[in-house]
Amino acid sequence: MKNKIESRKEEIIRVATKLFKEKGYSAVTMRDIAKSMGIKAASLYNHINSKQDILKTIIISLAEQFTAGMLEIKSSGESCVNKLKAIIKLHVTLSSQNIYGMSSLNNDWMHLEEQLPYYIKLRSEYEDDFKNILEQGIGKGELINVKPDVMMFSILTTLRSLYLWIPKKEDIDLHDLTENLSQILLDGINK
Amino acid sequence: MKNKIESRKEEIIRVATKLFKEKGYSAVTMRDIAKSMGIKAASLYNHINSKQDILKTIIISLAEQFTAGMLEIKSSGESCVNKLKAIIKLHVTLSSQNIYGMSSLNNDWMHLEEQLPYYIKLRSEYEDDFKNILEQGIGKGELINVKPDVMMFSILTTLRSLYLWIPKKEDIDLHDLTENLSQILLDGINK
DNA sequence: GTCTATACTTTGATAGAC
DNA sequence: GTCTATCAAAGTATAGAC
Repeated sequence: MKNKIESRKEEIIRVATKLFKEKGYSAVTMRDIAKSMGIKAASLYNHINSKQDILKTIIISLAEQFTAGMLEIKSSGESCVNKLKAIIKLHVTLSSQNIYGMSSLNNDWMHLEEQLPYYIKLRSEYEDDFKNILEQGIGKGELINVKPDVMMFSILTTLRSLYLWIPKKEDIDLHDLTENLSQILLDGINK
Repeated sequence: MKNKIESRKEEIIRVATKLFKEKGYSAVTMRDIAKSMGIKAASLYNHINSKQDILKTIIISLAEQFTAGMLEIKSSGESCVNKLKAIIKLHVTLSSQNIYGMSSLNNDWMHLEEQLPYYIKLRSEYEDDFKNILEQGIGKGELINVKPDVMMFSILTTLRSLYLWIPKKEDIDLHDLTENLSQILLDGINK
C-alpha cells in the first residue's frame, strides 16, 4: 500500500474524475472543480494546462492499464476459458480501483482532442485481442459455436459497465464478484 | 408502416437525438442542431420551448415504452425463462427502433430537470420488476442460485448497451440477434 | 416560419498583485 | 500558490422585421 502524499495536481484529477462521472465532461466547469477543492478556478492553472489535459490523463492512463493487462493474458498460455476468467478479473480489479475514471473511459472518450486517435487504437486492439481469444475457444471446442461478435459484445459491455454497479454494493467482496460473474457470463443462469 | 409526414418539431427531435448520441446532451448546442437542419438557431424556438424540452421528449417517451413492455411481460403468466426471453426481445426491438435515443436514455438522464424524479421512478420500478422475475425463477428452480443482483446487473447492462452495437451490424437480423443473445445470456458460452 | 440583431449568462483561460 | 480582475468566445433564449 503506497502512502505517497497527494500532490495538488493529483487532487485536481481525483476531484475532476468524480465530477465527470456525475455529470459528464462537458457539463463540468473549471469553476465546479475549483469549488469542490475550496479554491478559485484560476488557481487550477498553476497545476494543470487545460481542462482537456485532465480528461486526457484520466482516460489514457486507464486505457493503457487495460492494454497492459490484456498483453499479459494473451501471452499466458492458459486455456481460452481461463483467459476469459482473467479478463473478467482484470475488469473487476481496474474498475474497483478507479470507479469514477471508468465513467470517463466509457462515456467521455469522444471529447478527447489530440489523443483521440491513440485512444481509438488502444480500444480497437483490445477488442481484437478479446475476439481472438473467443475465436480460438470456439475453434478448440472450448466454447459453444455462436457468433463471436455477439459473445464479445455481451461480455464486454457487462464488464465495461461494472463501474455503475460496484459502488452500490458497499460491502461487496471483489473475489466473490469475480466468481459470480465468471459463472454467469460463462455458464449462464439457466438450470 | 406509418407514413405520416414529419413535422418540423419531429425533425428537430430526430436530428437532436442523433447529435446527442455522438457528443452527449451538454456538448451539443442549439446552433449545432440548427446547422444540421440548414436553419438558424433562433428558428428552432418556433417549434420547441427549450433544449431541455428536447431531452425530456426523447427520454421520457422511451422510458415509458420500456415500462409498458415490462407491464405486459410481468402479467403474462409465462415461465420465468420465457419472461426473460421476452425482456431480451423488448430491448432488441426498442433499441433497434430508436438507436440514438437509447444513448440519451443511458447517458444523459442526469441532465433532466423537472422530469428527473419521474424518470428515476420509472427506472427503479423497471429494475424491481426485473429482479422479481429473477427471484421467482430462482425460487422455482428454473434458474441457478446466484445472487439475483449480479444476474440482473449482468443481463441488464448488456441489454442497455445494445444501441452501441446494433448499428455496426448493418445486415443484422433482429430475430437472429434475439436468439443468439438469449442463448448467451441464459445458457452461457461454455461448452 | 425564418431571419437578423441582440440580451444576458457562462465558459475556459490569462495577467498581474500578493 | 492563490487571489481578483478581466477577456474573448460560446451558450440559451427573446424581440421584432419580413
